[in-house]
Amino acid sequence: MKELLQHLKSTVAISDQHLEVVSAKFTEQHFSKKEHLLYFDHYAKRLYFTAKGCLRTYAIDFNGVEHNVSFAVENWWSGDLKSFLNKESAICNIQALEDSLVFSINRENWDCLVREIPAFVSYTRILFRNKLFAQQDRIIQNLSFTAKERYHHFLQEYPNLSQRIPQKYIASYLGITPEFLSMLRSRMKK
Amino acid sequence: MKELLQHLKSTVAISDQHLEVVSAKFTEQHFSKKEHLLYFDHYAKRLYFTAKGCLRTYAIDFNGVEHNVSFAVENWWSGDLKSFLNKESAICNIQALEDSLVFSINRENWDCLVREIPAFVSYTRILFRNKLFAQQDRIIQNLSFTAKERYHHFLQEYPNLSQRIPQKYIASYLGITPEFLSMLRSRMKK
DNA sequence: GTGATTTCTTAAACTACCTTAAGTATTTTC
DNA sequence: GAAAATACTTAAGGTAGTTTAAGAAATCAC
Repeated sequence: MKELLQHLKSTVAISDQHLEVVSAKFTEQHFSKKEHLLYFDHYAKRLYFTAKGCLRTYAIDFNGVEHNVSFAVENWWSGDLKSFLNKESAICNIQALEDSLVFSINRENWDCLVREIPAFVSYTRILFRNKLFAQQDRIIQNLSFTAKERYHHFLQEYPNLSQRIPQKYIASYLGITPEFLSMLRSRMKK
Repeated sequence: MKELLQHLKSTVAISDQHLEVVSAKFTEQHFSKKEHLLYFDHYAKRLYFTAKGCLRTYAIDFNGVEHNVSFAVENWWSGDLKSFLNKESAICNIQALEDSLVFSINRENWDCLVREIPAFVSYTRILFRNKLFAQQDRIIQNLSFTAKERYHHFLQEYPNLSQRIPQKYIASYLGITPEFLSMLRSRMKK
């Protein structure tokens, strides 16, 4: 569990005792490549912290087309927050893109930490805020930029991700077809 | 200030004494149509609660094109959160689309309420969370839907907004040109 | 209330991106 | 290590949405 505790410590001030309490509330889970952690329309019973590996979160539209919403490599969180916090059915699916080690927490334990560990509340507030800011940026970028510009921006912002993730998922994240991304890339080389 | 206090009361449980404390920290401001509340690149010194009127929040891209990020009518908040909370320079502009009455708060008073009024913290947490959920939905919609579908969804979700806001701003919010929105509308009638 | 400004509409030419399809490269499976 | 499945590329034809431009309608300013 050291990756998660390390991430907590690097984000907020927290005592070793409290770290132990946190640690006890999480479950270590292994997922094989292509395995699903969450299915659309089910309840999101857990949130996931990726210690090793890579996850993708995606939605499926009315035509059955998948749209990648986000990726999570080491030290990133995944989960359908709205489903988890409001106990609604999920709009997203989560799938492992590599064999992955994650630490997950259920709602009961989450509420317990929120009640008992002020530093955990601070931690989640920072996480949620950063997510809010990142989403705001992404909305503005989607309105402002062409596909080519969005791809360049993605490469700059997540240089390591583009090595690990199949191109077709990156295309989906950018809102374009894999064929068009492939063409953009071949045009970039010239 | 009754609109703001009413909104607080309808969102969280809060005592009348605490409501008075909150009330004292906000400033009533009037803005004329077309007046700016915040300019890009300045610090967002205040957040704004719209009591009467309508505001738009927009970003300007490298080509000088404006992109509407959000609208705020009665009982909605506006502000560049990242700039306000992190004391960075703003990436958004905010402008009144009608003569508007807003209640605004600066960072100092905000911090004071966060320190002293637990119900205010709950209130802001709910606001931020709802914003997070709404942004997530919007990102998925932008990936999944065509312009026509996004327009229909906008009409359904904000039926009153479409009456008040010039079409060109709605087009910008949807990520299309006003000319194309006009064409979509004329095709819809047939 | 009239002129000036802004917003909306229409339409033709254009471009970014999609669809389909077929071929190649890569990875997975046993 | 060969067969099968998956991922990537290329290219032709198609469509959604843009650009430009001009006119009509609505709103603003005095």
